[in-house]
Amino acid sequence: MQKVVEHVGVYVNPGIYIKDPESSELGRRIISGSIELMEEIGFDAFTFRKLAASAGTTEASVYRYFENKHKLLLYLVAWYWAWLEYRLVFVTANVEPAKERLKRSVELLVQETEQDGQFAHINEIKLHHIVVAESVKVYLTPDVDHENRIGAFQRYKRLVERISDIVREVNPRYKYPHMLISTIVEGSHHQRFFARHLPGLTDKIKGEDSVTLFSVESVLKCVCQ
Amino acid sequence: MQKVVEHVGVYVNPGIYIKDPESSELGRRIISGSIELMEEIGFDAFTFRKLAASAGTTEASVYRYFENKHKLLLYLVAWYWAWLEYRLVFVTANVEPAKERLKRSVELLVQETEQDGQFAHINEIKLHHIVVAESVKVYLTPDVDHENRIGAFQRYKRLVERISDIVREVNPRYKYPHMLISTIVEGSHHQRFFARHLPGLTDKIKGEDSVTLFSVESVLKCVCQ
Amino acid sequence: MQKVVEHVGVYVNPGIYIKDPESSELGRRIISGSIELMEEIGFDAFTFRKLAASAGTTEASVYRYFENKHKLLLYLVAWYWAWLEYRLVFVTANVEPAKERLKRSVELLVQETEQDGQFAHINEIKLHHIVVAESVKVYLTPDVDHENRIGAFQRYKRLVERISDIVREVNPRYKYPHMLISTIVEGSHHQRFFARHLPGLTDKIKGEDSVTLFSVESVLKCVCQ
Amino acid sequence: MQKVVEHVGVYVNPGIYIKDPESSELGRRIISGSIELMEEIGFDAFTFRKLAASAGTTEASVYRYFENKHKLLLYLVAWYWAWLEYRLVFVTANVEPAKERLKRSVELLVQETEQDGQFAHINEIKLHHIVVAESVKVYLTPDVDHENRIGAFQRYKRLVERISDIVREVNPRYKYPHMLISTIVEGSHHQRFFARHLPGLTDKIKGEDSVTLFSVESVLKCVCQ
DNA sequence: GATGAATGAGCGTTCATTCAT
DNA sequence: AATGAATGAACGCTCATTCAT
Repeated sequence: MQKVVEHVGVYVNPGIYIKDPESSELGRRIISGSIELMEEIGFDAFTFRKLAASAGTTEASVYRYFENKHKLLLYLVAWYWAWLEYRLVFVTANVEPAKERLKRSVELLVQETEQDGQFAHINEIKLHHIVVAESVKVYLTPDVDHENRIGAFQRYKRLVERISDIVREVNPRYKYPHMLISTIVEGSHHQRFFARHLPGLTDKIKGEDSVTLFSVESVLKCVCQ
Repeated sequence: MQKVVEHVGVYVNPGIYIKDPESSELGRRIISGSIELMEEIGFDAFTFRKLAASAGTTEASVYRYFENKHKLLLYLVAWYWAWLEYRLVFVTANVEPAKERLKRSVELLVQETEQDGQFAHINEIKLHHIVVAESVKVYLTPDVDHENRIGAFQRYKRLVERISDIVREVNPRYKYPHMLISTIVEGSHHQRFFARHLPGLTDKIKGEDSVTLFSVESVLKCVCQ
Repeated sequence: MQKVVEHVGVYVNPGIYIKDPESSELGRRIISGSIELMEEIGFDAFTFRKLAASAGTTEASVYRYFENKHKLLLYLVAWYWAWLEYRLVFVTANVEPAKERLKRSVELLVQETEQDGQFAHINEIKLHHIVVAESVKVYLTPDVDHENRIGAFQRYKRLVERISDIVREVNPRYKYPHMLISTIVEGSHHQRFFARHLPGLTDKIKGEDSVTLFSVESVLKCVCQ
Repeated sequence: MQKVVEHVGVYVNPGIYIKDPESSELGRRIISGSIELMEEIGFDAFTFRKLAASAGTTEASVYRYFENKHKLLLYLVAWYWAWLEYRLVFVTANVEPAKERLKRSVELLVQETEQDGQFAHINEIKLHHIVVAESVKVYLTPDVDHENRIGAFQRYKRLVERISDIVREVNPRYKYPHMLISTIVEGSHHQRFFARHLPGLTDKIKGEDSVTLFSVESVLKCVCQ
């Protein structure tokens, strides 16, 4: 059992970074500084110069850890997927039937993020904001194909795969499990963003969370015909 | 009848540009040049300097039309929504019942784009690629709220509103029409992109288009319970 | 008598402008707009683009009147000297003895400026601010010598000359009349500026104006030994 | 005694620069290059690009030392005041009576500048030309008040203060010591400039220096009634 | 004579990155 | 391993100016 958990431990593909930021005090400061700063000013205005200033280090030192700011975003997002998968494994462990596991998985994807005390240098709530607002920029790039080849999106794909497996267990004849799950993920990001900034593109219902289209019932309806 | 069509003519909110690019030969060259260049190198690498070179003009002249490259992307995307709405009106005019109108609307949102001979300086296929790959960058910005206030997303919101009206006609009790339509729009972009670059996040079925999750039948199933 | 007055009429050397701004409604609007704008943002930030916008015309039209913004400043300052000389002639006409004429002259140079109703398109108070803050920029230039040759500083030099004549009448043996008068002029500008912005460089005495060093008595003391 | 000298060492307020140009070889090259170039082409035509070229470095490197060209001029002028004060302290040390100290101070303010071998990277003669022709631009700016607050004119004010103290020692009842000294300073600049470029505004007497109005005798006459 | 459109040139700034310590 | 200093390259933008109408 422990092995499985370890297997999904919250770590990211080594190809993304030059030196593992978890391996040093400075590295962790770079990560927590990045989350603070990027959440505040957005990815486009974010630069290594500003990061260095806010993390109390130098540009040159940041370059020891990440090749460029894109790779750093890649890292943050990958960490987020790894963390989600990690929680997914716990939340679905030993749960039967598959329908219940699917229910819990979808809830996890769609729910508001809460602070997780385990990772002192990471503010998960701000990280979630970054994921909502910036994660698409991670693949909407001329270099997607290359970055895909070096495993940059592995954690995202594995998470989708894992839940797709549950979908197929619930209904082996359902034809679009990956499409469904990735749509839930991306869709819930968009709808959260719309609810906050472009309410005309969503439906805000008093007392309901902003991503109800992707509620468990709706999803089960899709999967089970 | 003519009036309605005029009302949805393919024009964009004047707040987006400084000088209407449709109003001059150079303006149209800037637009067609932008589409060519941005499709090729992506929005992030796109600069006014490169645009000027490729459109055979100068940066200063481009600045007569658009304040910055973000506003120019805003224009392209708004033009696309205006064009979609324009076609929507034609395709649904005089069609009954509402279910059939909804069917045609969803098909329009989801289908592959074809060249439209009416607008000589616009390559709609390349423009669609830009919309798929870059349109989210138009609102995933620290300035969304401000740009929303100046009407930058008006055309998108109006298109969603128009189809939501049809949804409500089909089923007045359906609670999430806007969310459904904006999810179809954004989701079909993502799935198209995934199909091309990250197939692990979608389900490619031989002979089917890549956005079948949003097929007419699925959508009708959602709307009609 | 009338002739003398005409001779010192408030006009500036034609070499400074391309087309006389007094000769047209637009020309006068350019002048009054310049005074407003330059007083507000300062000469360095002042551009023909901003002037055109604020005067409701175009850059190209401004170029019909002035070669560049430096020539325009030259014009404003020359107009100011012409206006001062004009008033000097009136204030000293038929006054005896020379000592009294000198007294009145110095008072004119040093006193606070008041609005003069005669020139509708010119706000003399704001123009005086411009002269205080910007007039030295008119000659502290690599092109002084050239501009001097085309008569750009004629009005200033003539004013100084005219008062120097009075000084020499008072005391024919006084060796530095021009130096004295130009020092009074420039010095009163500086002291006015210091009183407002750098009080540590001047002596602000309650109830006295800020340029008392150049008071009539001090000056007479200099001239009469 | 040594302490006093140290106290007036030739250094400028750190708020003016980003990195102290005296602290590196490149910094000193930037200063000497600035003096050469600015003396030649004037402050207005002076740009960081041209400076970088002439100093054999890059614009980016210059920006490590100074925020902009205005701050660089501020530095040069402040350095000049610091240097003057430094020499003033030497020239007046242990001199009695106060009248003699005032005499020597005024001579220092007014005399032609000579090369000082102590500061290898600074050509004091050219720097003096810059001070004569450009120093007023340092405060004739919309930002005077702000720059005054950050201490940009501290060195100038302190020099004036120091000599004003001597004036008051000579005659405690004299009311305008600061005004007198700042007028001598600015006036001698102007008269030097006029003598070279606008002789009609000064009095050039064979064998006399161009700033005789501010000669020791004249000044003493002012101070001692 | 006045205006609208277009342009050539260059400035100020910042970024990403490298080198030496 | 981390840092400080320096740099090459480019971007965004504006200015002064000209041309055609």
